[in-house]
Amino acid sequence: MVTAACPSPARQVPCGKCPLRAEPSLRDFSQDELDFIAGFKSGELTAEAGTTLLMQGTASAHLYTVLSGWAVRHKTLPDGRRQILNFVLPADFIGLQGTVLGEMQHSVEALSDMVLCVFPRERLWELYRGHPSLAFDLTWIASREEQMLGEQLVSVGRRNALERIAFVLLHLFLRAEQVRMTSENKVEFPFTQQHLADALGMSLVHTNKTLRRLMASKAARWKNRTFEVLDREALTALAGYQMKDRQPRPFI
Amino acid sequence: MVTAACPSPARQVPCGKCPLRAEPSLRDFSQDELDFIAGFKSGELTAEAGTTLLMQGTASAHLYTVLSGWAVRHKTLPDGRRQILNFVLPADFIGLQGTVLGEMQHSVEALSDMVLCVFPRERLWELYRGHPSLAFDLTWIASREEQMLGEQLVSVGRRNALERIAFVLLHLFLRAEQVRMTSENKVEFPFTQQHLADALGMSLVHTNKTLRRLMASKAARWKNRTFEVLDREALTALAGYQMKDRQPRPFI
DNA sequence: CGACTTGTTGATGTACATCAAGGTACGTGG
DNA sequence: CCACGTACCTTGATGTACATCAACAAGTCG
Repeated sequence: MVTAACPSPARQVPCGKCPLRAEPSLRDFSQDELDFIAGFKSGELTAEAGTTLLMQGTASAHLYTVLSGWAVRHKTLPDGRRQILNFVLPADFIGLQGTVLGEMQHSVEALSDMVLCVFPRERLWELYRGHPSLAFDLTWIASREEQMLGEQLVSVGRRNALERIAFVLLHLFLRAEQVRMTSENKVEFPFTQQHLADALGMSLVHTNKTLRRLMASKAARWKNRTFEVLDREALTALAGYQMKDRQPRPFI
Repeated sequence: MVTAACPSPARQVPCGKCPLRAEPSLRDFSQDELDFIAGFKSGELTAEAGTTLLMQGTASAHLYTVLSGWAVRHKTLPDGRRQILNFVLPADFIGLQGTVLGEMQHSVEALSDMVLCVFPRERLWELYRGHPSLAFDLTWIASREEQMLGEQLVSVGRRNALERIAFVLLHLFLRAEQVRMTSENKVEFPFTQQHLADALGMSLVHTNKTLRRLMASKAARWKNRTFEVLDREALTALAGYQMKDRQPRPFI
């Protein structure tokens, strides 16, 4: 399932040429920061769709930055009920939450094949000690994650089914757009209606019916894994509004 | 509503004698950290119940640590629907989220009279540059906040009304216990059923009915603002389980 | 060998009956 | 007056059941 990438440096992307660096939505690093990150990085990880990268209740020795692919962060109750907290896209950082209790309170599962950048958690301290700007970025990242959860909590707590669906779909589309995974207002979503249902706190059946209602509005289309925004204003209106994300944002 | 405390140092608690320092659930500071914090602190703020300390959509020049009193962090939709994200207790840090977009994405409102420690946001950078241990604490705090939101999201998304109510009430009780606001398994909650409803994503009427069912189970009692845990195991069982919090935890 | 059936599986679509939660209304009590 | 309590009816969401559809593997036949 999980395969460590070929250790030969030739196969690994050097941080200086990291594809994410080209993203205009992500902040630039100084040479000094870049040198540190290059030394901090311990390798790359290739994971197949379906792999559990981090498991609720366990400690992980690693932190990851997503280079490519999609994942979900989710929590499972003892009786099996499941809630997706958020989706994970390229440039997102995962594993930080394990710092709080020493173990993860949620799982992270790959939705598609992924490539991740691996950092050893035990050297996190060096980052804080030597690179306050990166330390600040980590706080920023944790805080952004909190904001997304807050927005999701409002959805699940106070919005009806149609608003919720419109909101997440638009939200995911905009996030994908930021890392240039869209073209012609289309993205390929590697997840199913069941995932959407688990993210929205709804049943599969009701998700399907509501999705059908959304399609009927002609604001968007979702067929064969491809999501297309047909009328961005209409979709934003159905969603109520939409979060903005500051650009450029840090990513480590 | 908001009154800056008397600027005379005699009226302000010196950080070395901060009442929170005595809490065994909070981590100890080194003398060096303490000196920095004492210099970082710009004053104290006394706020009456009902005061809006931070307002969704605005930037705040200050960060706060709660010395005493209760507050809520909440978001309001354009049409007035409201969702409480979390409750704020002594030793909690607020305002950090404003870093992400430059402005707060939620409001913070005092539920009781409060005393807060004030820090100037513009000097936050000095903390990161000179005190990595405190920088780490801030990331930790942001991450803990995220965890609490995640837990709440599971509640609202996947638990039924009775479980939700049992979960928050027990959760708040345990948090209060950690900062010694309880005695004989009782706490004084300064909020109403409407607050609970807004936190749980439920209507007031349904909250009331469910609360009544919870009381009927004899696991807990809530009358005249006083909440009492009668059977902790039973309450934990109704809640499904309960989050743990690492002790000692940082607080700044 | 290739083309065609068949069976399987996972995702999606739809029709009920049922139920948990919402909304309105109108009590009480401090 | 505001918080709480409760009755009544309505509705949005659930659960079960079953149909459809595409992808895929195995086997069959020309």
